[in-house]
Amino acid sequence: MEDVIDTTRTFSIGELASLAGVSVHTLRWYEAEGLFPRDVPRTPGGRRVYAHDTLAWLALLARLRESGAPIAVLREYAALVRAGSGNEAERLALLRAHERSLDAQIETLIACRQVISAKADAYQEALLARGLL
Amino acid sequence: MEDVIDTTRTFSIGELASLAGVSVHTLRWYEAEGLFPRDVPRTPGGRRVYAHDTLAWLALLARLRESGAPIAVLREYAALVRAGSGNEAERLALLRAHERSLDAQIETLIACRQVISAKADAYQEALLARGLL
DNA sequence: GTACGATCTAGAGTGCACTCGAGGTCAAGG
DNA sequence: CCTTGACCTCGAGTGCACTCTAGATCGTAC
Repeated sequence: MEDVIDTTRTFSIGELASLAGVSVHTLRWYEAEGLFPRDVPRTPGGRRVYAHDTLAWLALLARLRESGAPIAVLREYAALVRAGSGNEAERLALLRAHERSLDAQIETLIACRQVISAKADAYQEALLARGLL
Repeated sequence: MEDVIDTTRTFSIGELASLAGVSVHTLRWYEAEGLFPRDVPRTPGGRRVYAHDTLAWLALLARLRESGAPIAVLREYAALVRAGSGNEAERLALLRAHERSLDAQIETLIACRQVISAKADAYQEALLARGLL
């Protein structure tokens, strides 16, 4: 088995968009918002050329977004990575803070689930009792 | 111990807002959006008078909102309740559907948490190894 | 050399869920 | 009475995160 991942492979914006599951508009907008850890290089003609690892970066951003991190937090994290090594403690703090926010969200959802399930259970039992289910 | 809840108690919009933890603007807007299960009665002077159980209704709406239900779903549920008894099966279906959405959200968040924790752990170990923590 | 699909920029538009403001009315205290 | 604070309606404004448009350019394939 050899390494099947070609780390020198680059992507056009269209390829990256379809691989990452976002629109090309979104990629350009993310760039304008400072969400990339380094400047996106261009061809002589001006087209964007994305490095292979951009895909992993976008996957991380997607996880952060999915879990409720606002764009400002992504920007902050990108800025830390862009600034280079030496700020790992800050990156860690940011990630841990989001981890705690995630824990809070999960607890909230579990509490909501309990209330809603209880309500549903009540309807279900009433329907069963009346032979309507 | 006697019943300490006065179910005949009514609320002004300001009272209800502070008890329910929303703004008076939001209560009026919810009403305009059809999120109440019955028309809100008014004083001769035109002020809204909320029944005691409106508080419980708002608590349920809050849980639905917190767990990502769009206003359209709240409106749909309110419409079913407004329509009176006979559609309990539909109410049940709506609640169960939201319950499933909630389960999906919780799973998504748990997956995100894993990715973010792993990333944080990597930073933490690197910092520890360099004696910076 | 030309067709055509992907890409470029700048900026406007969208959807959601509020949130606020203007201008006026109501009602309890003094 | 009169003041004052809570309330009324209607409509405009806000913040977020995209999403789309217009009009131009690039680059590969005939």
